[in-house]
Amino acid sequence: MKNDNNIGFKLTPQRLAILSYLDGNKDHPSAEDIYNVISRVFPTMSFATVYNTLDSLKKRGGITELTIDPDKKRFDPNTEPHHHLICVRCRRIVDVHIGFDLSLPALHNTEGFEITGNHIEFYGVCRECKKSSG
Amino acid sequence: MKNDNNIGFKLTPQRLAILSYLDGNKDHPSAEDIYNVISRVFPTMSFATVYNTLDSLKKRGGITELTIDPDKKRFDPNTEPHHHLICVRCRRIVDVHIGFDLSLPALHNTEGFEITGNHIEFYGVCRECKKSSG
DNA sequence: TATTTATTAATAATCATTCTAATATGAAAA
DNA sequence: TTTTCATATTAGAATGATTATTAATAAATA
Repeated sequence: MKNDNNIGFKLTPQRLAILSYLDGNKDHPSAEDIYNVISRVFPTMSFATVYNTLDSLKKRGGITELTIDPDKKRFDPNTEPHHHLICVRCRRIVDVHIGFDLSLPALHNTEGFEITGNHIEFYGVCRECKKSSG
Repeated sequence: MKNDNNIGFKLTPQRLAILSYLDGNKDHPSAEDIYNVISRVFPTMSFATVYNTLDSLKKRGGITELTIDPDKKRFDPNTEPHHHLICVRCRRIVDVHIGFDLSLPALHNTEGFEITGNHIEFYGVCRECKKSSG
């Protein structure tokens, strides 16, 4: 019997560590965040492994890549459709679990696009950043 | 009399070229797109000038920086609030000029964030990409 | 004109991400 | 058990976008 539960994804120790770090994580970590944490446990862990694993997970639908942070890609293990709120100062991201009606009027011109999904970015200032600047 | 109409922004030939390229542009160009076009007219134009000008315009509220493209920043000279639709294959971006009610229920937990704005990203496949892949 | 200020250009530096090549691992086959 | 084979990992180089630095230039002001 294979060690990947026949899902075409080998559960190596490094991957298990990344998966366990991501599981239930609500911080929307970057590749660097993940590397920093996991490399404490696996000091020889390489950045490439983090990116490779994230890429595999993304292709398998296990995580979502967020483009909301202008500086770097952020990853969300929660693949339920939901939206996000980002602090424009410190880049903290929190979930917004509210459904909105984002259907486009049938006659609206989308220039031939076939729409497959959507995502709302809310911008704001978080509690901590509000405190530290009046 | 200054040549910047007293707005603290010198209208140099390079800047005028960038401004005129951006004016009414609906392609949501990247810095590279802009550089490629303007440097034909100003062969000595540097990338730094493009970035500096975009940065000044952004700070002055003349353009909006979009984070919707995972690969690079895109710029939109239309600063009226609106949303966007991106082709997940070729990264073409088109405007969505529809207003949506994105108000959050008063009692919704935003973890102390003060919300200042929002933006909807619609994902899809454009006409050309649909054609070239069935 | 002299001085200051801002802008540009060239280039170096940085940072996130991707690629490459060599090695290692582990499951299946012999 | 050994071999095979596909896949994963590593280290480091390469890439690409962006930012920073600096010197030269041009414009504005005194």
